[in-house]
Amino acid sequence: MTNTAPQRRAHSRTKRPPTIIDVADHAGVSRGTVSRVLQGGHKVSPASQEAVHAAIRKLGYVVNRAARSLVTQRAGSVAFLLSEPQERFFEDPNFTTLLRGCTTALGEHDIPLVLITAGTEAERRRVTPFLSTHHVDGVLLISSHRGNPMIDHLRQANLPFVCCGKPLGERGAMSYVAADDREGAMAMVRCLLESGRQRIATIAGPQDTPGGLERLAGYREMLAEHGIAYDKRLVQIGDYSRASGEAAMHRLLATAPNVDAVFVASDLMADGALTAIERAGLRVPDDIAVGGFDDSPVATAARPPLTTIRQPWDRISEMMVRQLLAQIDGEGPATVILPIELVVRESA
Amino acid sequence: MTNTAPQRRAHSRTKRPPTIIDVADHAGVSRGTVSRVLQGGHKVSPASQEAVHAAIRKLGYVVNRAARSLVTQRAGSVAFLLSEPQERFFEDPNFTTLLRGCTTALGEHDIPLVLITAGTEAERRRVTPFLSTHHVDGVLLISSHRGNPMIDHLRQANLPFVCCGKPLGERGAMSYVAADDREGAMAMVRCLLESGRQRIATIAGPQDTPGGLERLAGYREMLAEHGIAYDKRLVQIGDYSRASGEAAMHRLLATAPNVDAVFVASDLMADGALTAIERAGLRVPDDIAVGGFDDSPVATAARPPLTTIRQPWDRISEMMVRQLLAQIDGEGPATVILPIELVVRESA
DNA sequence: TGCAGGACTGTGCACGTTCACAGTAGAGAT
DNA sequence: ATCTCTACTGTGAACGTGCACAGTCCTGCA
Repeated sequence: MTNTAPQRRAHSRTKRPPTIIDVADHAGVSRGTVSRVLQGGHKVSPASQEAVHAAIRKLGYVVNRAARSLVTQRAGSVAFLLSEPQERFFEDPNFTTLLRGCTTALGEHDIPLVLITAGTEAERRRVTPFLSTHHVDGVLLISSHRGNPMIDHLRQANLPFVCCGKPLGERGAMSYVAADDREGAMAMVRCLLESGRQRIATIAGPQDTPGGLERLAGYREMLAEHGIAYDKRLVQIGDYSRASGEAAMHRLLATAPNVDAVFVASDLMADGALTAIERAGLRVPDDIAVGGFDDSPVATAARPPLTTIRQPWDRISEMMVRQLLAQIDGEGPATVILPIELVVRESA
Repeated sequence: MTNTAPQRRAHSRTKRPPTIIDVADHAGVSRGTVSRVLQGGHKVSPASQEAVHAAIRKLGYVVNRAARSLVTQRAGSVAFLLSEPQERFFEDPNFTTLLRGCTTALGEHDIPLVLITAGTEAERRRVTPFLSTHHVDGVLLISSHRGNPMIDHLRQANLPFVCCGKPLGERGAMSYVAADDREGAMAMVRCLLESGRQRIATIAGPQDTPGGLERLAGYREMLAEHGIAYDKRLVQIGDYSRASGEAAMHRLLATAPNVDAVFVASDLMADGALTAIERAGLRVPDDIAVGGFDDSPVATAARPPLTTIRQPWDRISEMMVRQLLAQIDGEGPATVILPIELVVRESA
């Protein structure tokens, strides 16, 4: 060792947390060595590593992220960005599952999750500069509607991002993670067919969302597979809300009699449909079988409990985080489609 | 002006965002002046202010938070800390409302919200150093159980924090914001009494949570006000889950006949109670009136829809943020109790 | 004309890291 | 004994900002 003189500045500091210099002094090494240990300990002798670790423990040293960010030009955090009106998400149990999963997955990498809402135009104006100046290293983008203005911003800012669900109307390579909506719809309709139902209607989701489109497509595909002609009177569109489900079911009962099953693109709408069916004096599943989608809490709360499709939200969040971190590390974008699961309860 | 020579360093930078120096050069002023404009523009001539603002707009300058943090010793962000098993919260619609409200309220101050979970011991170990080294300026603490280990950490780290709901078993000054649980319970029981009910039971929440305690206390107080003796056979304890509500109602029906109303400390438990009542062949509200608490989505989904107590979650989050920012600015802790609202539906 | 004082402005330093570079010691080969 | 190579270590310079201090200019008063 050539230099063992204290590198600490002279004036006494009042009560600041220990810095890398304190650790270096304590361990009898230089800042550089401590820094290298912090980065993983390559090119550092075992003795030095041990000394540094001991000093870190003793002093309770924790790296100062601001200082690190300043030099590395990395934020060390990731944004969870809601780019649509918030109600849409915060009322959705899937959303909270997703948020929880992402927080946990990021936490394992010691990366803080920054929650950002950009539902309104005003919020978007406030958020854009924050994102485009690399205050986060990447974005988990939660949005389903066509024409998301945030995607352009993110691309322009050259900020890695991963979408939850397939973004509609976008072209160019883009990372996203999604459940297999089409296969989910097909599984449900198959289930209804196999239980002997003849006239299967559907209440689809908004046709500017991937879920809305894919689930309707799956419905059509499975009917076609069974040689059943597509009857557009059996198709109603809702907006995923309970009220819209009730209204849609009401319309179905009025305009398309003899319906003996309905595949509904969300549990919430399915619950609304149950109400409409009950009001019409019909019974579920005796008169009409009802299939939902999401396996949200309302599925078990509903009377009767809903047969539904479970999406692997825990795996979705895990894969989103994995993809994002890979992109931050320089990898190219990728698409991940995850399998779904049919959950049979009493409604079908 | 004494010095108009460019302060920009000589070597060309590849593609970094503009710095305060770029703005200064562009506006023909010094770093100090730009900094002062950024802080609010005191002691800066109108002409300079205008020039700086123009330069900021033209260059698309955004302050580098890492650099600012480094010198101010402030993070510029706030943590939303879940200090209990996550399921508890993520399944709770109130929680998401709270999270949304806090995000919005903080966003108005341009402060990012960092979501942190510390439900398990392992997570807590990972999170503690992060918190105690001022990587956030304050904490919105979400927890209800007695003996929260995080509170000690936060106090020791001298980090401002505001609790959601009254922390139990803690002493010393502490900020918290809560709804008036006791008054809520009293309002509900008053409502039941006024509709002519005679034997009013209750399914209370866990007695190590403030909601559990206060709502039971309100129940007792209102009965006492009406000269009704407290009958402990009419009291069952649940854990806020649907299943526990169903079980508790089951016990009530078995051991305390003639019950004609029940005040349940959460909507979820109330929904479970509805199931138990239905199974017993009784009708709501004809045979037994049911009052819930929370006005969560299940309240409207339940059959019949629940009469319940709405907590002002939007105001709670708003006040939590306000209190926290005040504390960060040096003010002392404070307690805020907000009024509740009775929502009458069909179950009572 | 001189001077005090207010209004505004510029400059040096510190904040705590990381990184590139320049060492240094020791082992082994010649 | 000298040289080369490996393995490790120390050092200076940046990163972009805020703050304290030291100006400078200008107005108004004696």
